[in-house]
Amino acid sequence: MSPPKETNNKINTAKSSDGTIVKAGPIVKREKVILHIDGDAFFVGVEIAKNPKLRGLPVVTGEERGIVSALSYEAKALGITRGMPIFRVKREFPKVKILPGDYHSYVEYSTKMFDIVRRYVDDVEEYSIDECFGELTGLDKPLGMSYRQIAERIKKEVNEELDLSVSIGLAPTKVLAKVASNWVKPNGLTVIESALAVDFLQKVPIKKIWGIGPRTAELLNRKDIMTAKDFYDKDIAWIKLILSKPYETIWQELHGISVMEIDSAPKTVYSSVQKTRSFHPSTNDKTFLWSQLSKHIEDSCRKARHFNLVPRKFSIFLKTKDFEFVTALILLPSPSNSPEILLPLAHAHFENIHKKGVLYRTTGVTLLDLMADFVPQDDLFGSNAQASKFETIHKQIDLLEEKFGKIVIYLGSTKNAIDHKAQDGGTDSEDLDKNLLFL
DNA sequence: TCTGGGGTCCTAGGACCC
DNA sequence: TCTGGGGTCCTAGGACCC
Repeated sequence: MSPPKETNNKINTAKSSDGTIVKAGPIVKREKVILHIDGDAFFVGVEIAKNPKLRGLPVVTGEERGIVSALSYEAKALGITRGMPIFRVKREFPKVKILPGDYHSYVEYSTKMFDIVRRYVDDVEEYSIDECFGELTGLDKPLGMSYRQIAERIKKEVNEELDLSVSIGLAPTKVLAKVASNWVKPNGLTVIESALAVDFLQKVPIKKIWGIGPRTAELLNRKDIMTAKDFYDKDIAWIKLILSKPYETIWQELHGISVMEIDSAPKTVYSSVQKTRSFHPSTNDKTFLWSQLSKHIEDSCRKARHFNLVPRKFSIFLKTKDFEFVTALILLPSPSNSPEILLPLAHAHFENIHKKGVLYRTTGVTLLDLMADFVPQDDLFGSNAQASKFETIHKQIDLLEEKFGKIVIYLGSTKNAIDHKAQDGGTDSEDLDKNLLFL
């Protein structure tokens, strides 16, 4: 192994591709180089790539959910924000183009974007649909490019091949790389050296740092910590005293000490799986609420089966009109991802938590303590025999559904929820009637 | 009778992310 | 901005044990 390379301390400036001047000092050899790439208004970006006529217009997505999920920069300029109700957009901004989300396309573009990054980088962590981290450390030599050049190439290829705009950050840690990719947006490329990190952090409000949410920001503000630099300037002992472990990690990362690993393993292990649905107006209709829960149980079990996971327990919850949670935790006698096993257990608890006269706005189911599926003991006389019969049936149905590319069979208790969906302009419920399985 | 110190496991709930 | 649908991790505190 060669010793760490001496670095000269000359600092030069360079122009990023969008013309912004960014300080680019020497990158110290022993430090990591982490890339963070972030799609600019990603969902809307994909819509524009699909239909270039939309370029330059105020566009939002989220029509089917009733709130804005993504918005173009033109829409933002009008004063529209994420989460704004669609009816308000229609009323106050009649010229804005409102689109339903097209999740399949988003996944497709997301995959293509990550594949471009992987042309250059082996260790890529797909952090969310529109963001990933890449470990560039040491790739400059074999690729024959500077780190900045690698980032520029990736950006150019995403721009040209996918017609998508992205912002990129390069820094010695993940947290700093997030600061960097956010620094110039859209279409930015920013490098943060640890020696220069303070210059950036001075201009970043503490609440903008990844991992510091509104609660903690407020607490810190009360202690006169307003910017990321204020936080940086505290000593670690103080952080430990006031806050919990994740914040020590953030402090170290801001100081250029990389403690968060890049996790490039594809996501196949979940510790929980959740399905929820809100509706308006809020309702007390028991049949309706139960059918919603029934559907959530079916859908969450389907997802668990897809990843070969079984829960040891699960919870059902109702959220009231006033955003109060009522939940019931249910332990399974033996782990199972067959809805027929969960449903009767859930029903008893549902009867308990559902109160007369209370209006509910959301239903939800979470499968918890997921573990890798195992073949149940061959106990022919006990409940396991029945459970494994259900598992066999579901495996067949899952295969069928994969073949048809859609959900074809539902349990009878879910019927009401399906009908309701059909009314919203979804699938034809008469088609589904044939496929209901009654127990 | 009165009482210590330490460990593990579990749960609820808070806080955060996109 | 009266608020969608997924997730993760951490901590405090109780139960139980020696």
